[in-house]
Amino acid sequence: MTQNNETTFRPEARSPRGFIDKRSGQIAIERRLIETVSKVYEDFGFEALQTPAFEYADALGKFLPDSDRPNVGVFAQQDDDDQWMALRYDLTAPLARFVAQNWETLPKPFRRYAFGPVWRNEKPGPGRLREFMQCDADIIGSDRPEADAEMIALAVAGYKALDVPARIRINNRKLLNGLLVSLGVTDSGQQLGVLRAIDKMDRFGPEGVALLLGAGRKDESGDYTKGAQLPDAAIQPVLDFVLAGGADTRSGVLEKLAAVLANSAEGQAGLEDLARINAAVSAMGVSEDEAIFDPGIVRGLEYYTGPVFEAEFLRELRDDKGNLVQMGSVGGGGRYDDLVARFTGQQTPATGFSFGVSRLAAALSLIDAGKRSGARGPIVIIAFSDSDMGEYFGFAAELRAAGLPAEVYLGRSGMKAQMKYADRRFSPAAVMIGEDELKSGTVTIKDLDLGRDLAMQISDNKAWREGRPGQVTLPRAEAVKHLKSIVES
RNA sequence: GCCGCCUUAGCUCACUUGGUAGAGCGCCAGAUUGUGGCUCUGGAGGUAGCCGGUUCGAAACCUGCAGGCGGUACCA
Repeated sequence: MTQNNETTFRPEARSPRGFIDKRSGQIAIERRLIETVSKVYEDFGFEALQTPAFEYADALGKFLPDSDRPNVGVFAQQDDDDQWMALRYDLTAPLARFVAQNWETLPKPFRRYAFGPVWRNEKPGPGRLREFMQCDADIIGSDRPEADAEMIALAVAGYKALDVPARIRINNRKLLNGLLVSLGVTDSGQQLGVLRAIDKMDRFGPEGVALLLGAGRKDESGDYTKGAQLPDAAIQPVLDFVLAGGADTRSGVLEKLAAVLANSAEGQAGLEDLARINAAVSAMGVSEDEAIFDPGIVRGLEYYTGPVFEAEFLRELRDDKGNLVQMGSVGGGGRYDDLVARFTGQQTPATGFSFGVSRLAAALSLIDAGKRSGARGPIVIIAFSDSDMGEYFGFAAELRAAGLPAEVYLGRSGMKAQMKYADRRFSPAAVMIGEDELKSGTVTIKDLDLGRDLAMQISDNKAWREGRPGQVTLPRAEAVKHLKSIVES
């Protein structure tokens, strides 16, 4: 065998970029997020729906099956009948497909929530993966602004239930459209450019955005971004509008914007939506701190048609090196009245909100980085001798029957390594049933948590070992009860 | 996609004009015949990202590729 070393293929053990392994701590956080948010969704009357990971590519939207590069943006492959199918990139497109397919039989308006992984084939970065988790709620078939208001109240309730400090920023596409029309910007390409420029306010500030609205901007890497080519006279009004949010109340912002949009019908309609959203949201008990109007929020271009929402994480985050982490939004949504029409030809009003579960989990684990997460190991039963394995398994079964997670050590190492193993699993206790215990009908139980605490006060190894911190030997009949008290403490 | 920087042990990083590699942490074992922490001792672990070139000789210099990081574009 040693001869073949040169010819034996050894793959490098690595995961594809943008895909990560999650261990118990991370999984526990995500699970808690999903369960909590799902409960809130159900409280608001949303029913659960699961759709498959794959959809036919044409159902997903702009990525057409006959496109030259079917894998741009999505992960696509050809089925054995040559049809292109692709992994879903969000939960909304599959919902639109489902609704179009089952419209006749659905209760309308249709409210559903869904959670699961989605995949995007694009450049990964910090806080930006190619496989991540979303948890969405949507209402299909209601054009009332109150439906949007409910999505906002839902988001607020969700973050509250999670105990995550967050604030929802709300805008309306109609406002921006109205402003642009009143400024004489009617070319759709130019409008798009303006929206993109506005979207970068938090990164580049007013000066950078002004450049992008006008001729263009050159960044530190030397890359040049062409601007929206707005005339100078139009740039300032756009900036003023975008910055009108400020630290005002919701109705205060609306008043401010009313003056600017006085001569735009679409703008007025947008303000009316927001006024009704404000009334409904206030009735549901959403405070001025929890949800604010911010004319600078843009989000998915060519997708949202009315109100849009974005959830910002309100706490400063630092990585393990102490650097400030740019979190981006931890959730968002809005109204998308054109999505179902792609399938049916019928305009179908729709609005929704999506929790960015993976991002939230990442944020929370940064906060909790110092302390150990909740993933405890099982009670570990030390394996002394091959001939007594039956005793160990018998006791493990007893513990499991009492509702205590337990396992028998299955390696072949000695006692010391076994204790180390239990420590590393973050186990609450180790159980010893050796010759002595068997002879006397007892069980020795070591409280590992107590030992962890005591270890800080003991510097002498002899004292540490002989003191046997947290360790007791008691009759077997009392063992389960004692272990239960350790686990529950 | 575009621009820049980077790639040496599991991790974080050294090796001051090219002479074929080290530390800390971690891991394993012993001191401690049945006991996790601390301390001490010992050990394992590297084709220096990959391919090619320059050279008597390359981890170091040069091409290319791949991967990572940062910025930028796109982002349903």
